[in-house]
Amino acid sequence: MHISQKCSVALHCLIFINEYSSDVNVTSSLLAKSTGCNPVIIRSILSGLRKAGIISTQSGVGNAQLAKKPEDITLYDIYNALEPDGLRNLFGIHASPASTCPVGKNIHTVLQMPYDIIQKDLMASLTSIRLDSIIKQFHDVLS
Amino acid sequence: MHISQKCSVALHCLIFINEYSSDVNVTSSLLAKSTGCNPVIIRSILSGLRKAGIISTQSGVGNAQLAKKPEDITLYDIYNALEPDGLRNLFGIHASPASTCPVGKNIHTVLQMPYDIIQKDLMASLTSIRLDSIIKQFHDVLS
DNA sequence: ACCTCCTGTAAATTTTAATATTACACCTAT
DNA sequence: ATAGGTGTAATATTAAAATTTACAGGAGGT
Repeated sequence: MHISQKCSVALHCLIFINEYSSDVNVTSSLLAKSTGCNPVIIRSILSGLRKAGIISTQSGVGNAQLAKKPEDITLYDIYNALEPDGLRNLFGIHASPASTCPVGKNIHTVLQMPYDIIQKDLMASLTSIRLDSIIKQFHDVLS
Repeated sequence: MHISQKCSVALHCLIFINEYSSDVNVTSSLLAKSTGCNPVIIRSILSGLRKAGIISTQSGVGNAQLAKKPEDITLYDIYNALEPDGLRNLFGIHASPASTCPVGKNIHTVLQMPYDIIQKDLMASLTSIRLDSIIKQFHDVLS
């Protein structure tokens, strides 16, 4: 099990943008170098963040900027921008249980209750973390 | 992102065992039919559950039984039996950020704080759900 | 003692999802 | 016009999950 690394790369990009976008033109190839990922991956991540209103970019120019204050950006916002309804499919479920068995017939319905709870809790947990605290952590580590 | 379907299959098996093990000899091929999975998958799941002390099985016979009361089995116990330190690697992290960049150099350390929090919260959430409530849910759906 | 059905694993294969690459039309500043 | 960038689709590569095949051994019936 794993959550794709998009989220980590996005946080990397957001920290980078927050730190340096006032000094240099932040482009996807610059972020690609810093993260070690492919520029196309970066562009698709930036595209998701842009559509979610988290950053702004200038077509043909680059110049990525935060579109919100770091304290108004939650980890959930970021995660959701990259994997819409990723939480809905948190747990894999076996697709073809026997419909002739009482358990098999109802397992999907039964699992919904516990999985909904987990999903809701995880969403709250992700929402509780904001970009500003991660940026603060970055400054702490630097010094 | 996804958590492998092992967890769902395990819950299916545990409900099945709880309901029917007093009446029939629950074997891996019976569970394979009910879940729609391969018997080998079932055996590897049962093997994990057995090592975690959640069920007992008889080599060469089958006869899977719950080894604990359903109220003493949490979803975390089950998850952990199947994917030891799955939570530790919840989030994928890009492997080769540029060490020449202040962000790239420290990103792993910085991400540890938020990811630890999420992991801890998720663990608590998984622990809060016990097998008895899922079995109750099954009975509710049946009637 | 032997046969049958089962377990428990290992190893190889298939399938599926994630990541990377290639390609290209279009934007913008110089 | 051109150089360097974006945005996105399509394809390939890689890595992980799930299945299948294979086989040595346990337990119980006859």
